[in-house]
Amino acid sequence: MEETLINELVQGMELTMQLKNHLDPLASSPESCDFLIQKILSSYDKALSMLNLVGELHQVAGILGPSSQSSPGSENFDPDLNDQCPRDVYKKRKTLPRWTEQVSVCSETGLVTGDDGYNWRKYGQKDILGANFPRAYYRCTHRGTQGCLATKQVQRSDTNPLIFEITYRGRHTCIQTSQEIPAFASTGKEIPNQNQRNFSPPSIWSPICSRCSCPAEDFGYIENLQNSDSDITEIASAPTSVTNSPIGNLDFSLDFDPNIPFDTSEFFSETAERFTH
DNA sequence: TTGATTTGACCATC
DNA sequence: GATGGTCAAATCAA
Repeated sequence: MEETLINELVQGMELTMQLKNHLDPLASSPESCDFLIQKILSSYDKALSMLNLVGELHQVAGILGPSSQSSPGSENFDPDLNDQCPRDVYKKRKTLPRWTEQVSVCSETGLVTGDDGYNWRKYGQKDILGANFPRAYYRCTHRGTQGCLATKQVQRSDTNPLIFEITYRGRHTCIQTSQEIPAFASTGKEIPNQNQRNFSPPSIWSPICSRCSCPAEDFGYIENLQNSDSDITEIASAPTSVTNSPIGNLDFSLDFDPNIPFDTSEFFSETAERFTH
């Protein structure tokens, strides 16, 4: 089992290296890149399945983009979605992958340290039984135009008001444009290939707060801790991306230098090392 | 005017 | 029946 797992990860690395060579537009076609991407994702899906972590790892899948075909949670755009009755939506949504991550707030600046690079639209808020703070509901902005079913719930932690628990449901099937990922644009630095289908920014960079060393500053985004309602609204629509992704015993927090193009093989390599330790 | 948010009501699930 | 999740009309903001 372990050997097979390592083989899958090693294969993923090799395929990534091939993909890296194919990224030269003069040397390869988009079709061959897509093919390699699918093979890479398939390889990692198999590996993750072996670890029974797939459901919890979709935040990592978010880094890779939601285009995996073999992932148990992958949903392709359904052209009939807009015609289906609400009851069908409920049934379908029940099967969507679901995972939770926690986002902290800088205690000194009130800056938010996390977002996923996607655009969300709030569609509801409810008081939850036994919870001190209301839960806000968001769906992908592109639900209407691209049929993206991704949703998320944001709720301030009862035990630690500086922590927000964000529960994601479904993976993005939409294509986010560069204008909707201001994290990259605001840096004025190199932007990863946005022509890539379902591109999402790597949630692994860490601008550091100069006041308390939390990875919050440089976000241009302030939340008001005195108003729990607006907290939830703003934290979910914060335009930049810093995410530590604790997955079981694995922590996928990596440093990202925006001056250097995102190196997927390096990321996979480190991932493989963590699995084999 | 247009897009986003709020909020009460409705529906599905347990 | 209670609760959570979603809808959609009303409202707000740019």
